[in-house]
Amino acid sequence: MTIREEIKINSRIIQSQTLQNQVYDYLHHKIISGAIPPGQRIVEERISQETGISRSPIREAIRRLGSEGLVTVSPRGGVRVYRATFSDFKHLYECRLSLEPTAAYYAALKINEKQKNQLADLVDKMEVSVKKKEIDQLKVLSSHFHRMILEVSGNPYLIKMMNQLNSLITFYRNAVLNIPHRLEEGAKEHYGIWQAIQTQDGKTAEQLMREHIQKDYQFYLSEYRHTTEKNDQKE
Amino acid sequence: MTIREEIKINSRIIQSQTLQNQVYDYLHHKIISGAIPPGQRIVEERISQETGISRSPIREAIRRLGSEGLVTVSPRGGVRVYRATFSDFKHLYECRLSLEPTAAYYAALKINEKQKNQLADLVDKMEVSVKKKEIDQLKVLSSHFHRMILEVSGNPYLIKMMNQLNSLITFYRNAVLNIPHRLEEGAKEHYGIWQAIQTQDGKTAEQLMREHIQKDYQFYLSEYRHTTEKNDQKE
DNA sequence: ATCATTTATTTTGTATACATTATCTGATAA
DNA sequence: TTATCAGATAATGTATACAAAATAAATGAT
Repeated sequence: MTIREEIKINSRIIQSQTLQNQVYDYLHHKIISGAIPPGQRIVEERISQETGISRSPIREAIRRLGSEGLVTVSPRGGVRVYRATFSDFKHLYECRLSLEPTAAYYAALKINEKQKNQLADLVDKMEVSVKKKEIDQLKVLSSHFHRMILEVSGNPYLIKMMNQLNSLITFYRNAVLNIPHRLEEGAKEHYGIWQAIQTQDGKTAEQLMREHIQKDYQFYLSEYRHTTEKNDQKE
Repeated sequence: MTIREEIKINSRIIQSQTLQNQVYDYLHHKIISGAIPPGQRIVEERISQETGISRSPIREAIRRLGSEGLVTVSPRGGVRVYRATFSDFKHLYECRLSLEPTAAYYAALKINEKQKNQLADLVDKMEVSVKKKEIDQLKVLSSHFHRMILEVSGNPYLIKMMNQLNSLITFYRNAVLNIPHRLEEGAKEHYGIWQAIQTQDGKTAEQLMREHIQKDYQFYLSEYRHTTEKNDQKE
């Protein structure tokens, strides 16, 4: 089941993307989704056979993943899917705790009318999802909410860095975001953040976002402790 | 003048680094130092001839540079050295303004005795440099001071992100960091930050660092306005 | 002379080949 | 049995070859 077929199809729609980019997306998705578990080795030749693409584009894609930290590459020892330790987890959240409140701050200052409407829509939908107990939907909307605030901040570097962080955090996040109780609680906090942004009160938006993430962090922390470290180090 | 010679020599010392990494360092340095100016195109074949290394390692190195934003690569249109617009400059500083105060905060919380001594040494040296008007030395020490705080924060992700930001900012920074007046002023601010960290007063360290960077930012801003946009778009 | 169109030339993207290094396997000795 | 070493196997790093695309040059028409 090579991805060559899809490529041929897509190439007519998306104006012939390079194979390298497609392999990048392919691997990125497989890693983020957990299809290739943390710690597992990635061997070029196998990806090559799997996709029907030669090693050159594959290597380049892997280097980029390495540069973003999704994969750890040792000089001649192959490459493995990134696995966050408990320490990493804390450090990643320290970064998030720095960047996202900043994004909320600038979002509040820079938001325009169109964006205000979009955010309002999103908040409405979240409210509906909470009432209807549509957990999956709420999960999607929540991460959408965060992403939109980043966008509204208008800072491409902030966006890029947060995207990378989120990729690294994802593993743990997925597990916890599904917990209905926390999701609903989070939705309420989102509402407060939204109000601050809507009224262009940057400092409040920043502070509320900080508290929101801090609570998430606490939640994940307690979850993490329950989770025993697995060792699928090999393979 | 290939770098192959150096490679041979280094390989005996640094345990045979990969050529890819060496090309990466080579290009990184050339870009940061301004030897390859912003906007200039980088063609693989020329780097290949220049270094005596084949295109494969060169491409991989370039992809990594692209991933870090030091170089912009368009799908089939070649790659150019990153050039920050005025807008980019502001965005980069927004990020710095988010991350470095955070680093100072954690540095104050986590610093140990040995690190306290190292920082104290550094501050002493800066004081001497100010008195002796050794501008170049002061410049080196200043950036060393910032880097050490990052290190002390103990957060590898923070460090990595700031490294990348600094690379992108460097172009402009170099120009302004040399202004004696601002450098001396900055040294005083460093002193305040150091005191806060020394006494493990995280919040103060964070706030002082924020103000310090803000002042730098204001300074660069006024400098930037004087600088006319050059258009070395071609070549 | 200017513009458009066709032809060379350059440059990128991808595939493949080969050399070096790492890893695994199994046999032999303690 | 355990440890160690030699040989075999697999995987990475690098070089090279070729095709497709982009760019530059040149030709011709108006």
